[in-house]
Amino acid sequence: MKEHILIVDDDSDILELLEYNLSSAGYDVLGFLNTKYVRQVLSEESVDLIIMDRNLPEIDGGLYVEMLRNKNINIPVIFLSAKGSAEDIKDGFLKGADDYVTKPFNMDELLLRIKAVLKRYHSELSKNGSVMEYKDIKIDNNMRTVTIDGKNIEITKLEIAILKVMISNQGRVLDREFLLKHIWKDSENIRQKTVNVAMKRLKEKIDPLRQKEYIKTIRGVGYLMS
Amino acid sequence: MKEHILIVDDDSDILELLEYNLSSAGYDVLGFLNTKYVRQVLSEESVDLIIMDRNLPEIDGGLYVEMLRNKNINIPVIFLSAKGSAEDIKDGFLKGADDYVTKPFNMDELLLRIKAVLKRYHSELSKNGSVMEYKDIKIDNNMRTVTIDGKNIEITKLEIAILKVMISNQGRVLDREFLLKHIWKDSENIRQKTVNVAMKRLKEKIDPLRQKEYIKTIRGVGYLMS
DNA sequence: AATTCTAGGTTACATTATGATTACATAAAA
DNA sequence: TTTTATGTAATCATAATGTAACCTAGAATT
Repeated sequence: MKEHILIVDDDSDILELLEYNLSSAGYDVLGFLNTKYVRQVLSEESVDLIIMDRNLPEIDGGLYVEMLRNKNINIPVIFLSAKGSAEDIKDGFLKGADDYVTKPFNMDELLLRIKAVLKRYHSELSKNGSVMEYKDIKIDNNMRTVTIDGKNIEITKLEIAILKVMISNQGRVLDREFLLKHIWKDSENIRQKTVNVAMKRLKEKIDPLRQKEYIKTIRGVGYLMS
Repeated sequence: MKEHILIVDDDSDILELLEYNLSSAGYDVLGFLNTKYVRQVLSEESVDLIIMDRNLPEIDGGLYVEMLRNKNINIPVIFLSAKGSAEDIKDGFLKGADDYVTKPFNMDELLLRIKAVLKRYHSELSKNGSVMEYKDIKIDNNMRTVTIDGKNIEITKLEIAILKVMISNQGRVLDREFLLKHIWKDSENIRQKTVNVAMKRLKEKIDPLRQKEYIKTIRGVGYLMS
């Protein structure tokens, strides 16, 4: 799974350069020219690393990160700054940086530092990151939560597994044999009827009022998320 | 408590410079011109950080560190090198470096990087001076005390460790494998059931009346502090 | 349209898996 | 040593899941 890097830099040239290079290096990049939507994005996406310019017009990048740390957001941060004085670097580390790179920087070195920071901090958490969505259903694999229209719902392991398979095969009708094979691994010892019951239970949870019809039954074949 | 830094550099001028500056900065410095006695010192002294020149006459510093890592010596290492090519830096990180500084270096910056690496290394133990909070739970990392709603509670080392990990990962379900890896370091030799018992004991302490539900059990997955 | 047939829904119950609890053993600290 | 903390195993409690019996709706046949 791709790791997500959020970048904030008010210089659009540098931002583009970073976006291009980090994307090429296989990261999922979210670039911003200011901090306006950062909090929101952090709460919605599972971000693995933040690269932040320290000299932003509205707010000092260092202060912003300090604020994030106070809110118990401990995603690793690499500061990017034209200022290279010892005092600045020191301040950066104190504010919670994990590394500090001065402009102009060498892209290869930055990539290596990114790799090192990610390895150090995030190897376990980010292995299955990402958010899956279908209409107003959202599955956060990192937090292992499912929300529908923003509201959190209680859901079991099996139900999440079904939901994931349905979403990642949306548009295809999945027959019971397929579902047993992919969700219940030991399809041998389990009756096909079991799928019906499991589906009913899942439908009940994600759409108790029977209004959305997320999952449609295709008589004689199987189930479809269109 | 002074932290111990071991330095290996065959250039005696640089070695002296480092010894002088790091000592002034309050570290206990052990300088060597070659790797001859390093193994022995490591086994006798509690070294917190190694600063190693990559271009040593007898052996490549990178290879030496690789060897240490293979022997399960995981003391953080900062490489010092005249070589600054991307390829070299990459190789350094691959061999197990925690940071990489190219010569000629700025002493102030080096000091900051040392501080950062040490802080990372000791991060779990002492989040210097900081106070962690979650709802009405407050952990004072200096005093090693926990108060709930202002009232001091008796709590053990392990329980604090769990609480810290739960708080710094709030909003995310932590499975037993993760908890074992991060709290009990030698996850190999410990049963997953142990986590259940530890959690029960922690819950008992922080919420004896079962009213707050600070920590929620996610059946089939792990534990969540939301 | 009425009848039959069948797939799937629904419900109730059985089984299984997982976590909580307890008691005790062992390790660490005082 | 004594005391305290922590790990482990046995047992208990319950939520999650599987199964079977029955019900219903829609397609096929008449």
